[in-house]
Amino acid sequence: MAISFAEENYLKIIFRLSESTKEDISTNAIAELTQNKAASVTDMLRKMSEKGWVNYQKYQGVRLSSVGEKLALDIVRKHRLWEVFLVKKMGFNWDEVHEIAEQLEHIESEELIDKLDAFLDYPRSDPHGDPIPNKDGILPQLGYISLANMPIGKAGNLVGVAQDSAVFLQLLTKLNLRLGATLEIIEINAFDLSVSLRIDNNPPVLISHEVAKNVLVKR
Amino acid sequence: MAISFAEENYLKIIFRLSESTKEDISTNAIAELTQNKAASVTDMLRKMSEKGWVNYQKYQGVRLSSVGEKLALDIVRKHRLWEVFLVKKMGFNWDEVHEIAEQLEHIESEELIDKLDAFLDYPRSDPHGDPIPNKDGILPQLGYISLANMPIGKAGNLVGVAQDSAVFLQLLTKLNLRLGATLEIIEINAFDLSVSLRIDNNPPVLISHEVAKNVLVKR
DNA sequence: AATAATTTTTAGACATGCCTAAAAATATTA
DNA sequence: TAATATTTTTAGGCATGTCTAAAAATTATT
Repeated sequence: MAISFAEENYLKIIFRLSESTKEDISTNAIAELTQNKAASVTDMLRKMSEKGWVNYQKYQGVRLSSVGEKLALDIVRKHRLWEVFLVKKMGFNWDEVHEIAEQLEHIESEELIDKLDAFLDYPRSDPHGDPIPNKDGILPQLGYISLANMPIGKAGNLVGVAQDSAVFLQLLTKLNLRLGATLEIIEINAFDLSVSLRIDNNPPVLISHEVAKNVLVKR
Repeated sequence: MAISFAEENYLKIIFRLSESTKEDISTNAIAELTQNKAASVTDMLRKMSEKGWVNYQKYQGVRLSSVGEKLALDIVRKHRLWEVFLVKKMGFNWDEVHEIAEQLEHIESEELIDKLDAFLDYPRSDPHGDPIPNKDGILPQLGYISLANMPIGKAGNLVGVAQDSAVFLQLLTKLNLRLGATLEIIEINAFDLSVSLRIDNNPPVLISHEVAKNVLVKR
């Protein structure tokens, strides 16, 4: 029996949350991203656990099983390829594509995705700089990640940006975010995902999630 | 509140059935195309009637209201544009695209469809020759007739098909009946109405009345 | 370590969209 | 036109995926 729309969303969201932490993922964290209530999440986790997609212990949070991770990587692959399509071929701005890709990622046709991949010239990363898994679920090593995905407490160096609009680059300059700067995330505020960031051992400053997403870091 | 996946399918199928008849559409006809049971169809028709999308009288069949027709035209527009995309840009054969387009037609983004339309150079018909409604739901007049109605001895070109089941399209491929082929009816056999047909100046071949009816020709 | 606060789960409900079986309406045929 | 066949509807159920309210478990605080 095929995987449902809702199940795909849960898998993708658990995967995303797992990218930025080694801890088990909490029911509440999933509830926030899926926009469901915690009770609904518990329900779904139980079902997904029965299907063997996640390892789930009551009250202890959840992790993807290897089966679940492969399923999630498939969805992430589709999402990111469609984002490239929307930006490169359809002329959307990179900040307009997420919602549409959320829908397109559920289209079921391996052949279509392979052809899309070829049509786009086998991109290794999406318009936000996130790596695109290949058919086998292998994430290419890009040598950088988005600052927004860097684990709290680990330091890295600014090696690039995921867009180069003038206003964005001007803001980086104002914030003292220069190529090569050493960056460490102090905390992420759940409310707006804004990031408290230490730059080169200076006192932390606050930057928006929007900025963090567009800063590329090498660890 | 947004229109659901299932509702969109019913609208589209009622529209398709309405294209080929002026009669009211029967519950059973819809059940066959949606692959649901008649009881389920009755249920949905009652709901859609409450929403004002169809005019429905118990036991008397159903027709789209003007609101429903506009909704259906939107879906058909999306379906056909995606089919063009799949064939022209992704390299699928015309008999492979229906199922994928069935999924893509439910993607919700007017902006995406407008950009897709432009990207494809504002096509007037899909790979099966069916007209593509414009943004306002207007169907372009393509000027074709069924091959079964073409006079003996006059040549025309294959511009479309009147149904797009996979088995039918596969048969056309087998018969060498391709979009654009030049067709001339040599004779019609009174016994079974089968048609002796010349395709692109090759020796005549025999096709059934059933096939001829479903082939669209422009003179 | 006891209490309070928070997180998570359970229990019970509900909408959607489907089903089967039986009843009712309509259509066909003898 | 009465009996029969077919189509359509009603009634009652079920799975999915969500919800609220209350209970239970865990975590934090004093």
